[in-house]
Amino acid sequence: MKGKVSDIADMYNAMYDYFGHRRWWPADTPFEICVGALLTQNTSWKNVEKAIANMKKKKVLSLNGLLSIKVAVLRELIKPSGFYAQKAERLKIFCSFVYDNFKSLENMARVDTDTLRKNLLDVKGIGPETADSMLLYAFGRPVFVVDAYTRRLFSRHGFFDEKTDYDIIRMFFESKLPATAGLYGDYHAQIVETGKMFCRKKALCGECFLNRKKYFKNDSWIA
DNA sequence: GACCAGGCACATC
DNA sequence: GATGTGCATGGT
Repeated sequence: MKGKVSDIADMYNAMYDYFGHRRWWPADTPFEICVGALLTQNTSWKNVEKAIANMKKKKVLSLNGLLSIKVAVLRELIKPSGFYAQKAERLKIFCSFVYDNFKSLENMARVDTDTLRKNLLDVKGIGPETADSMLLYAFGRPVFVVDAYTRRLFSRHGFFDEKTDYDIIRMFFESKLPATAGLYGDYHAQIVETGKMFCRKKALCGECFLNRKKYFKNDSWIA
């Protein structure tokens, strides 16, 4: 696990300079963020937007709405987001979890972060990235979200191996940054923007602005 | 037509 | 514990 404190800060500054503040997560309500977090699993956000638009059009994008809707109907609404049978079930399971344990998302928001994270990870269909996306963006908790782009981008720059354990990477960032949800949220957003543009699975990194000598030198980031 | 997208659960070794 | 596979639509 390589990298100085300033490395991580410089990475963020370089991306922020390039993209500006990203104002994530795009959604009207915390519940919509939770739904989006489930739908975007291994799926492009463009396709998720279509599914969300369908749910809004039918006025079912709420806890009670999704609790009431028939699974077969829900499947059709979220079809554009892919894996629709599986995701319809996961949405139903998530809503039941919220209702059975807290009655509402507002009540759920009163639970402390560690407990809430453990609870979410026990829900079928919610893994570490989905849980942390909800914690950070829907509940405003300072939890760093690690996704495929984070692994790819930072491993390609030598910070850690691409298949390093999720929580090790999460704690790597959390230990080097002030525990602020606003910063974590924008940092993750910057990573995704950079990833989409310059860090796709097979893409070479030659075009990436992060490779400019101004930022990168002798295998480590310069201040 | 191949490859990929803001993962996760489950089977198998 | 590591590795492989199914899930599925839509954009490049």
